[in-house]
Amino acid sequence: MKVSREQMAENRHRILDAASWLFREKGFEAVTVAEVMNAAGLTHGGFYGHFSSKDDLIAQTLAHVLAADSSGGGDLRAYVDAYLAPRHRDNCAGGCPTAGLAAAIRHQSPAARSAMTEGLRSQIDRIGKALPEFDAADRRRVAIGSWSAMVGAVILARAIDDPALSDEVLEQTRAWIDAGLGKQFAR
Amino acid sequence: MKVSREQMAENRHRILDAASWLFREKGFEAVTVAEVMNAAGLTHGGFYGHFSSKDDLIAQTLAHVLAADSSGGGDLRAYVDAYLAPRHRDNCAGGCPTAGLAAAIRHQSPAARSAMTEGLRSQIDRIGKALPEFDAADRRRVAIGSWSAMVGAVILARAIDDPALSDEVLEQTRAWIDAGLGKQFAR
DNA sequence: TGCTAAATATGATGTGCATCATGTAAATGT
DNA sequence: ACATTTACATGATGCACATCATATTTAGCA
Repeated sequence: MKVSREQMAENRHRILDAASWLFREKGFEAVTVAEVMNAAGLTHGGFYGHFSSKDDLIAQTLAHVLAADSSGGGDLRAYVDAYLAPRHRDNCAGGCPTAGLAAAIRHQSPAARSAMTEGLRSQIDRIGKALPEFDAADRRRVAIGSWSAMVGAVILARAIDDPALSDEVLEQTRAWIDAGLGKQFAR
Repeated sequence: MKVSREQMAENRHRILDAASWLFREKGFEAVTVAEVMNAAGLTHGGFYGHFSSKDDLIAQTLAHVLAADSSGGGDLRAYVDAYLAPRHRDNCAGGCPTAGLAAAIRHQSPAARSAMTEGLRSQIDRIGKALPEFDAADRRRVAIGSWSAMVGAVILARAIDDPALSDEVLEQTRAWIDAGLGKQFAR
C-alpha cells in the first residue's frame, strides 16, 4: 500500500533511527535488514525502496547519526563528565556513535568511512571551540588528545567484565583529561 | 591421518596465530572457520578437534594474543611513538590486539570478555611500572589516561579516509601524551 | 471520480557458513 | 609387530540472511 509523501519521509526517518540504535547495540553484521524494518514498524520488503543495499543503509545511518550528534558544544567539563560516566558506558545503543561504531568502520564501504571522517572533523572543531583559553596551536592538540582518550576509555570500559576496573578506567581517564584541561598545561 | 603429539601442538599454535592475524585484519564475523584452517595449512574438518566452536576459538585466540603481547615494558616514550605511528595504524593485522579488537569484544562470549579484562589489567600494570618518576596515585592515572588515548587515537585514525587528518590524530595525541608524561604534570 | 504510479507486504531464491558424520592413515603403547 | 586410538580430510546438512519478484493498496493528479 502506498502512503503519503509525508508518511514516507517519516518512515525513512524511523528506519534510520532504528538502524542507528540497533547498529550501536549489536554491531553492523549482527543486525539484519528485516530486524531494522521491524523495529521501524515495517516489513522487510519495502527496504529496497528506501536504500539500495545494507551497505547503503549503513553509510546513510552514519551520516544521519553523526550529523545529529551535536554534543560537546556547551560546557566542556560537563560534557567530559557525562561522556566518561558509567551511565554512558552502559548505554551503548543510545550513546556516542563514535565510541560505538568507529572501530567497525574499517570494514565498511568508502561512503561509511567518508561519513565518519566528516563526523570526526566536526567533533574536533566543536571541542576546540569550547577551549577559548588555549591559543590556536594548543587548542588542536588538547581537543584531539582529549577526544582520543574519551573514545578509547569508553571502548575499553565496555570491553571488560570487571565493573570496578571498568569504573576506574572511566574515572582515571576523566581525571587525566581534567588535569590536561587546566591551563597550566598549556605550555 | 594422525600426526605426532608435537605436530599437533604446532598445528594448534598455527591455528591460533592465523586466527589472531585474520581476526585483527577482518573482524571476528568476517572470518570463517575454513579460512582460518586454510591459513594454518589445514582443512576445515579438523577444527572441532582443537576447539569446541568458533566462539571458543575467539576466546582462546584472545587469551593467546593478549598474553603474548608484552609490549610497553621498556622505554615508554619509544613505545608510545611506535604505537602512534602511521606504520602501526596501517598494520592492523599485525598490530596491537586491543586497538584491533577491543570494540568487538562487547559482542563476544563471557570467556572473550574475561580474556580482555586480564589483558587490560596487565597492560595498565606494565605501563605503570614504566613510570617510576610518578608516585603511586599519579602513576595509575597517567597509565590509564595514556593507554585510553593511545587506543582511541589508533581506532580513530583507522576509521577515517583522510590521510592528513589521520596522521594529525596520531601526532597530536602523541604530543598530548608526551606533555602529560612530563613530570611537571604530576601535581 | 477514475487512472496511474508509487510504497509497502508477501513470498521466493540462492548463497555462505557453522557444525556434524564418516572415512583414512599414521602414531603410540604394549 | 599389532591393536587401538586419534588427528585430520572429505563431504553432507541445515539454517540464516540479503536480495529479488510479484501482489496489493492507496496517494496524487486530471
